[in-house]
Amino acid sequence: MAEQESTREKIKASAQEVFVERGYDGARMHEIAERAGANKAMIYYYFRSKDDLFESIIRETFREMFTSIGNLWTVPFTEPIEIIPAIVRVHLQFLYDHPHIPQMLGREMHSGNPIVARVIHQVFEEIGRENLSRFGQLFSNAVKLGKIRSVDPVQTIWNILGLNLFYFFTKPVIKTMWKTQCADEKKLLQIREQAIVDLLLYGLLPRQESKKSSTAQK
Amino acid sequence: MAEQESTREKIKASAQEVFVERGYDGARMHEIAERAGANKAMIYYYFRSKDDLFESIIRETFREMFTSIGNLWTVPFTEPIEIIPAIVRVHLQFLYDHPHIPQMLGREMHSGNPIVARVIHQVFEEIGRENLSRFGQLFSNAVKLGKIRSVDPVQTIWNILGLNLFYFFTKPVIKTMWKTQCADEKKLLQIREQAIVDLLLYGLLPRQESKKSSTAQK
DNA sequence: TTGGTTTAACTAACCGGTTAGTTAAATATA
DNA sequence: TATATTTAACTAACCGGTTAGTTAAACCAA
Repeated sequence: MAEQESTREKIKASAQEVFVERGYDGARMHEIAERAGANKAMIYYYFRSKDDLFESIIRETFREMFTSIGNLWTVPFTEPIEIIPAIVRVHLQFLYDHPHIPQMLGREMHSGNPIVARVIHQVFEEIGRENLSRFGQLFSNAVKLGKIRSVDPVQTIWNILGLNLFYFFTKPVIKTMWKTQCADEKKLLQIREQAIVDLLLYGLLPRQESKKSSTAQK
Repeated sequence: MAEQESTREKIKASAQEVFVERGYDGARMHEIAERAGANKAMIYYYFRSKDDLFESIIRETFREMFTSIGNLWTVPFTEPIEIIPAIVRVHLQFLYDHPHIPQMLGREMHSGNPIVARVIHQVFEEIGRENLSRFGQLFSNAVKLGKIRSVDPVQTIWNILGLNLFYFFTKPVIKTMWKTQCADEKKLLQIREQAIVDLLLYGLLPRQESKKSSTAQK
């Protein structure tokens, strides 16, 4: 009983590894089996086909992603100067803890694989849509109260996600271009976090306010 | 003579198409040949192997990308309120005109394919490094002159690129989530451009300045 | 307890089809 | 003729998926 459970889980784990590393087309069933320490036929014993296995992996990935994004908006939207840093921090930490997600998405997003398209749609309807409208509400309220400038909530979500995801989507290029700076990734991400929050709150143009922006750096 | 040139070019063109659509692993040599209206053996006549063909395609893609990013900083950095909208506009227009670039990058970036890693490094040394330090100079000057707040130039590049690239990297997901809004892509990108410029210049927090920010919307 | 039966988990060998890459001959061109 | 293109036919390796058969534990009747 413990053994049968573990073989299926081992296959799922190694399948995720291989699909992340090599993509759908590059993934080989015999490599998935090898890494799981199982016979190739066992994959077909637990999953019907390569497509079936891939679908279960990618569905889990999208569930993780939408859930994490949804969790960002569960905090009450009181003071933007506190909430926005919190959102950025939670999201960056999630991406750091689950590097396979941006990697998998970046790889399979443009593949045109109908499995990917279908799963995106299903999981969004299942989890994403609700979280999204919730954020729209919270954000519009903050605008009405004058806590933030009058901006489009959808575009603002895209802005936050774009700023956060950029490093993780382009990591291989970034690491080539700024080799020395990327040596200590944990520190790099701290700097990145500060820079993102600073831009989101204050923008680039100088401010004449009494409260000096504290997180600007050089 | 005209014919030999054209067959080689036809192969390169169709190879780009197929590599963009299907990725390195998904691309089939016979499909590349078919689309070029040539026999499969012609590919091996002009290019030694699949790797060789792929390398020449991806090298051209990275050259286009680095050149375009380099061109963003050639404008003299005078008034940020004029320059930053110009940078964003030129970059978004380039991405719109060359959709294969973010698509190809998104697909092959995390592949670990050693060809990709080597070409990134070579093309960056060839084109990218110089453009990069040039922007650092321009930007630091603007900070010294008090035209913009004291922010890190590298992080600011990442911010601008992240904001601009997000839509193009995540287009398939975005289109699923906001179906209706994405019907007219040209208009969507205009809204996106305004939102990016607005964030870069003014941030989210309210401003007490006399000059009201004009591009805020909704 | 004993010996037979069922069942889930597993394996080695195999199959049909596909793929990157080759070759040698034919054709066009100069 | 000599050289540059183009082609059909081919191969060796590979890949997703199947099959026939094994193992060992659980179950069950006498």
